[in-house]
Amino acid sequence: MIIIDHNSKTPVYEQIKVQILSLITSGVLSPGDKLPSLRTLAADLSLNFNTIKKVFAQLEADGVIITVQGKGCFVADTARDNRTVQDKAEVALREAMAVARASGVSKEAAEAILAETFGQ
Amino acid sequence: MIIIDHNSKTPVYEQIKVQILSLITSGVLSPGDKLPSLRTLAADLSLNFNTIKKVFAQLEADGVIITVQGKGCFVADTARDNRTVQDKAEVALREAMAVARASGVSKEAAEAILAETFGQ
Amino acid sequence: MIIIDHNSKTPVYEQIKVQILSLITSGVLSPGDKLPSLRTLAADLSLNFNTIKKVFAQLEADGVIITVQGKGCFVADTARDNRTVQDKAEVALREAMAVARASGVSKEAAEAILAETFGQ
Amino acid sequence: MIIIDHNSKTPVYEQIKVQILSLITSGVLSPGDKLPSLRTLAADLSLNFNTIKKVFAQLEADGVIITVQGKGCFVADTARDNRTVQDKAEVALREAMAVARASGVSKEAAEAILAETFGQ
DNA sequence: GTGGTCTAGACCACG
DNA sequence: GTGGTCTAGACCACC
Repeated sequence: MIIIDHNSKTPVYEQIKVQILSLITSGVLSPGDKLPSLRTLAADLSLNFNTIKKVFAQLEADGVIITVQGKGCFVADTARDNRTVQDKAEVALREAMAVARASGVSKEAAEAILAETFGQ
Repeated sequence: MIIIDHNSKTPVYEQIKVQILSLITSGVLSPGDKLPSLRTLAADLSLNFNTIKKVFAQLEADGVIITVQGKGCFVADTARDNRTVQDKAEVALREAMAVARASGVSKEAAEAILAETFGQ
Repeated sequence: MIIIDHNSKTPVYEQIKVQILSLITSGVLSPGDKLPSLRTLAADLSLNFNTIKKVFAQLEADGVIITVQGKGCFVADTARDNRTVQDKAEVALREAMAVARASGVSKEAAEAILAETFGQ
Repeated sequence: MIIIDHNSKTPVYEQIKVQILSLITSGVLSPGDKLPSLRTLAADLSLNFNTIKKVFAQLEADGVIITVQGKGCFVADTARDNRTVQDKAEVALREAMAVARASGVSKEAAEAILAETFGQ
């Protein structure tokens, strides 16, 4: 199940991307599984078709899914540990961390947030 | 010294903001210190006056600097450990951390980035 | 309806800010309501896009509105009785009151102005 | 005694003006009293001569003081209840009050501030 | 000299 | 269509 927060600052397509990735890394979606069709998903989330199309295009560019003409989209075999995606997330994390440090956030506070997010 | 990466996706004014915050938290700039004039800084960084103006306006809104007409901009007494700024940075860090986790970044990798950023 | 006095000494963007705040506290605009688009409002008031942009940026910084890329600006859920905004206004009022007193304005005159503004 | 807050947003010349007016309305300075010379005052407050000159020019324009070439500046006979000055202060107060109301400040809060400033 | 406001117009990102 | 960033340049207010 994907939930969209229309008031969030992060773009809708980003929210969807992260949640699909999350479904994959958490094992809800396995390599080879079929994803819902673009139009179905667009309808379910009450979003524009083009927005969903953009998400899937980016996921395919990242090697997370594979689109087969006339059949649908499937989770790629290599999806679960996809370097491209992880690399991007790491770069973003590194930046956020640097900003936090520059803003005076303590190492302890950062560690607390890490522990919160990843569990003990 | 402030360095601008024109190829970065993060807006120029954000880059400057972070670096000024960094100069303050690291002690290079102390409360009461005068910042370079808007036009001088704009010229030094080859940027437009308005871009720098935006940076300083936001820093003032966050309570990090104080600007006085005809005199200049000064580091606020309460600039170091400013809650407003730290809170924003923590929220951003928390989000980046969640995205990283969803993308399959391991806890160990996140810890490594944290150690890199904040030192051992 | 927003009215601009180009002869006033208070900047145009301030005038708009106050009037939008007024529309919200008076209930004309409710939390969740969509504000007119930046460019539309700019055109309606015969002002530049950047001037309106500044207004909305400050309202967002104060937590009064929420802006979402590609969708528009919306009145924040917490917009009514927003402490940040009220605090600023109270500080300004306190200063104006002190100046009035120093200038020889009587307590009675001040009370009359208060009654005028807030109603009996 | 006049005190300048260099960190204040209100211009230096305004601060001086208000404080001189305050000295007059409170009776410390009486009509006919001689004010300190421009240069003395500038030196005492460590301010630029032109800043002080501007203050006195405005006070004279407002009919609060009278400048006599080669002799100095004196408090005008009509200074204590000078309409021009009071009117300006009242207009400013009226504006601040309107802004406060628009920002959601309650009538009670405004009354409290009035009581604080003018005493019970 | 300092900061502050506003205009005009270009180009990018999101839906 | 929406908002977001940046440039270039004018004019005002304060010290």
